[in-house]
Amino acid sequence: MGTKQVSGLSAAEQADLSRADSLAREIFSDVANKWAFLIIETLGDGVLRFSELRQQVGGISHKMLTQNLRMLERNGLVERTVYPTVPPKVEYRLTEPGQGLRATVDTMCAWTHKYITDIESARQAFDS
Amino acid sequence: MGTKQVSGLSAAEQADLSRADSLAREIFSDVANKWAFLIIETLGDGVLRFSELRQQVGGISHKMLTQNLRMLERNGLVERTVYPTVPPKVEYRLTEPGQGLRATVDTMCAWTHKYITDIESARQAFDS
DNA sequence: CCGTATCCTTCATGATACTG
DNA sequence: CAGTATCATGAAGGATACGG
Repeated sequence: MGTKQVSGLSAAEQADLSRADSLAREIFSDVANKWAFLIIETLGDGVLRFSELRQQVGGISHKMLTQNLRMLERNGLVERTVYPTVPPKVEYRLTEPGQGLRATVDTMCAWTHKYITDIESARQAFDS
Repeated sequence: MGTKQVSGLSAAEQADLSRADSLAREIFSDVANKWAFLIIETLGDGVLRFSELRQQVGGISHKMLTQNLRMLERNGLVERTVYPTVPPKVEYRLTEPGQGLRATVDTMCAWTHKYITDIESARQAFDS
């Protein structure tokens, strides 16, 4: 994903590359954040209501959850279903692209688990 | 990584779990951010100086790069080598845990590539 | 129950300048 | 060249209240 020059391509192809690259960067900016990852991990392959999600993610404010869900919905990673009942009921689930990203988040969780003690000692060493 | 209760464990084990959990969350907060990912991806399996890194990441300020490198170093993901020459020369490379995380970032890059058109059209649909 | 809007506070970020 | 410190500004985030 660097902005390196690639030879053997026409100017138009170069332009396409950098357009795709800047879009990719935008997606990174959106998605590569703590709350998005935690939401995706929490949703898993299940279906959760707003309040359930908020409770299970833990430590996220009403506002942050709304913002991140809108962002994920906008990128087509989360599907939002509204039941026009009283009181309202809204369900969230991952779409197929969302599930794809979930696989990535899963590998990061596994990575965390694998290296958590290394990281902890690296921190202690650094902080002294 | 949720904060769910797990039965069949002693209080001490529960405490260990939640300690590990909160540490894992801290690591997530540190590492799951745009700049960290871009830096890790840019470093790859190579060795780069501060200024090279800054140039190749692109669009990152001096300060942000320093901050993120310190954070990554603190977590033991990046190794920093200082050559006491004049002018100074500092090289950065990924450690083994850092390489492990790089694998995750790579899968995210692949994911972005795979779904980039879906995401783009989802956005256009949403924004109208 | 869920979403949005508002206000207010805190933090993150960029620009700049200075040091080793 | 690389790092740190300072300052100023804008954005992020929390609390609250109201509307559908």
